[in-house]
Amino acid sequence: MEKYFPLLQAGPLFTGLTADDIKALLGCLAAVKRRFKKNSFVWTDGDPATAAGLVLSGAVHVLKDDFWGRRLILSRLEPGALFGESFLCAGLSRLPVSVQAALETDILFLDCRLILAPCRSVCARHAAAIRNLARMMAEKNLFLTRKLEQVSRSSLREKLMSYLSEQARLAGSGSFDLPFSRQELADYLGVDRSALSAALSKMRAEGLLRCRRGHFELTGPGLRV
Amino acid sequence: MEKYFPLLQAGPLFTGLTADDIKALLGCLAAVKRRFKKNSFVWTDGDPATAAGLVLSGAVHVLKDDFWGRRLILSRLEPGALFGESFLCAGLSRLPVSVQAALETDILFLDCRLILAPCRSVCARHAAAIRNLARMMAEKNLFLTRKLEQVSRSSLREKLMSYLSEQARLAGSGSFDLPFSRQELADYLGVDRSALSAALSKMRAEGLLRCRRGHFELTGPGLRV
DNA sequence: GCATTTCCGTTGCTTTGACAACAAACGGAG
DNA sequence: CTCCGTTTGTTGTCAAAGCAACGGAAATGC
Repeated sequence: MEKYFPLLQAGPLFTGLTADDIKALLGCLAAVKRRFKKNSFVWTDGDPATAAGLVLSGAVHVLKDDFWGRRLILSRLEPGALFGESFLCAGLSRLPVSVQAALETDILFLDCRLILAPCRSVCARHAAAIRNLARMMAEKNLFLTRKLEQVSRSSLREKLMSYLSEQARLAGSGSFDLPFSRQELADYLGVDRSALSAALSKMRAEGLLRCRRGHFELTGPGLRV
Repeated sequence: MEKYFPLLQAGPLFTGLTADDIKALLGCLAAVKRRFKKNSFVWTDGDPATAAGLVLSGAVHVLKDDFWGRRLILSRLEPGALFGESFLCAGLSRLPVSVQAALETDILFLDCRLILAPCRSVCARHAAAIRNLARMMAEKNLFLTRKLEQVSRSSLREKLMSYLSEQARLAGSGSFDLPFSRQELADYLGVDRSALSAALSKMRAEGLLRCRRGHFELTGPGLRV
């Protein structure tokens, strides 16, 4: 477990805490580590909500399937990210989403309700953890608000362009790799896969970008960083 | 100001606190009350982020316009609700949305960053307020997640039906009143107004519902509560 | 190195819904 | 009551995108 301490200290949940603090907190939060194979489910929609998960390595997709089998990927979480904390803090008894490992993934489960519980001891640590947790939820809120704007408004092409621009911005370059397959990207944007492929082809024909599999290079004006 | 204490105590931000606690906290949080006329803007997209707002009376719409003038209503907030806290807690310097008064509205502005700041005094009050704030952000997260699911996936008709079902569930009855005009409802669901009207007419013709202006009665199977 | 499976692009068909323009109904002010 | 601005419903057109089916390319497994 200790080998993850640098990651934890660098990650958003434990910033400002020493290794000793983290050790103590992990005990308080009933932390358990588990490994998941690629494509295995960490949670399934409807499972009882008993813990939040912190991604230690690999990546997961938070998703929801409807009963026609159409899949919506709400977000992809990389190491350091936390999931499920909102459901727990809001007092839900059952999870409203599924979580699937996109790669071989290590998850640290913690009962973050205990962060919010009135602290009986080690007040200073708890106080820092609470602030960190609140900030993480605030940032997740921002993410959801942005995605909601994108998804509710734009046509397929606009969704795609705003997503790609965002990725370029994050990568700091017009050349970057996506973590999604075409099908996953379509599920993430809430569009049809073949329509997505067609839109990409069209944009390629217009000289806006080059792409091959997961590698993209934005070349058009306005898409540059 | 005192006349609002019952509302504040009942609302989610100050639950579990006494009137004296609230009084002290309001001082700490640099609280200021302002009144807004119907349709006036509380905030405009791009304003500096300096405070969060608590709806005391009336209602507001959190919205975003794109430069074609298409409007997206992200949420409608009734008395007791808080807005802008996520932007503040996440450290944004400028607001990414506008907020408009849907009615004559009283807003209490507070700098909720001070809730998260390491408490120098009155620790017990701060601790309760932090927990309340965290829970509110968690619940807002849930709301955004649900709306994201609805909006990203469904056709206009599915969006409408899931929205109406939700409203019926909240009202505890198949008969309820919507706070939105048709145009506002269209902006909230991210669809065209005339297409929305057409969908309503079709559902009416199929006997799924009756509606007149803002009053709705769901009669179809599966839409009952 | 071959076979199988998954992934991706393409095409044609069909439905949906955005958009615009208009008409009817409503509500408030005078 | 009448006038007028606003809201809502209706219709028609057209582009966008969902859907299904297919074929080739790439990746994976044996």
